[in-house]
Amino acid sequence: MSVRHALLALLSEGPKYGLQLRNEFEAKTGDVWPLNVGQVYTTLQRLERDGLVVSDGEGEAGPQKDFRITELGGRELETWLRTPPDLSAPPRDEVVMKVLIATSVRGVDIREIIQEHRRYMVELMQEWTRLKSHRGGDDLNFALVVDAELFRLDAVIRWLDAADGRIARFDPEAVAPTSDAPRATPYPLPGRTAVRR
Amino acid sequence: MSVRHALLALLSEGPKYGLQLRNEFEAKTGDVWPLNVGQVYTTLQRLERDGLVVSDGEGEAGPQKDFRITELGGRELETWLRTPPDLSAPPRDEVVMKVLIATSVRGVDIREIIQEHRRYMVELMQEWTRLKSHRGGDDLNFALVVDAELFRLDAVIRWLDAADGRIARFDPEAVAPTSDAPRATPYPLPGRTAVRR
DNA sequence: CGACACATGTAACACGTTACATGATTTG
DNA sequence: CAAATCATGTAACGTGTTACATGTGTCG
Repeated sequence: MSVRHALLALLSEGPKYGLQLRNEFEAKTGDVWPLNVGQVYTTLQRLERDGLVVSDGEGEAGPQKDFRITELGGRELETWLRTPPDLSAPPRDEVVMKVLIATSVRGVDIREIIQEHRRYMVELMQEWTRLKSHRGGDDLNFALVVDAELFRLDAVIRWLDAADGRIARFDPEAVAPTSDAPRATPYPLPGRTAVRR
Repeated sequence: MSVRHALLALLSEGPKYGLQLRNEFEAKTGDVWPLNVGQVYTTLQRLERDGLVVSDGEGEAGPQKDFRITELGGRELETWLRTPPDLSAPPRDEVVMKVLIATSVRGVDIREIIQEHRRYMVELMQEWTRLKSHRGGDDLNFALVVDAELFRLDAVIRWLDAADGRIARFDPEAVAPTSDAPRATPYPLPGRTAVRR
């Protein structure tokens, strides 16, 4: 339900056509979240069917087919922006799933799986951090998206550490006698900005 | 691609049937991640089609239709467990999307949206924390899933704060003259476990 | 028997992805 | 003109959701 409303938001600035929406979406997400065009068209069809959007007669002005947001669409957008994501069932995160599930697979050392994933997450954080320093902080949207990814990865790493600890405490026999990875994590985080108003 | 492999993992313990898989899945995720049965059956069909799983002749032992994991399935499972999630394009988080997108919707105060979502995330953390203290820490899987959710929510809150800061710095005019929410966050976190091996 | 649970399935839909087909417009 | 780019669309598939249909077995 995310792309749908993103398109509505873009259309709230004025009439636009399919490809334009794709391009502006990617621009607005710092070219970090790609969006395939096909989905734009099918989503626009559904939006039109639901009355949140209308298109010009298409026979009109040239090859491009402009869409306008309707009043209903505007209300829908407002509501969506203010509505927090659904709480009831938390998302099934893939890494979490792997750790939970790996505990019941014989022949697999969970702690090892955890450490492998941890290493990978640290690598990812480093890549994103590098990317961020390349493109300066002048691009607000890019910085925001990258920050989001960094915070997310940091949370995964912290969880992996906590999980490793819990599992060790729960089943002390399973403590792997190898390696001695330090838990103090040596990667840069998006500095906690002191905010004051 | 998560449920598919979770079922494989459960089947790696021995032959099981549809409903049983649903129940064991939910048990293994602390009854926090519900799984609808329909999906189990369709997923099993696809697994069988792909040769990762085989079913008994179905005419056999009573109403239940058992599935066994194949050798191919076993290899697939091993691979999946060790493969970190795809990096290329980070997931489109709904909250992040809302903040990015809200900046271009006239008549909407982004900072306000941010604060509303922040309040909600804090509430959610409190609810999960409460839940966690109800059911003791004796249930490992439950604790792990709840921890994951807590770390995730914490990351979202930190990002919202960072985003608020960035936006304020980027467009100082937009600083809302209202409220004075303290940034020091008064919610409990799953204690950072000292791990030593 | 009749109600309830267990158990298996199917249908319809939303959303997302990849890939392909088809025109129109621009430009070398 | 020919090739590249712009622009719109469709098809097929995977995954997930909700809802419904259909049996079978158990138990009051």
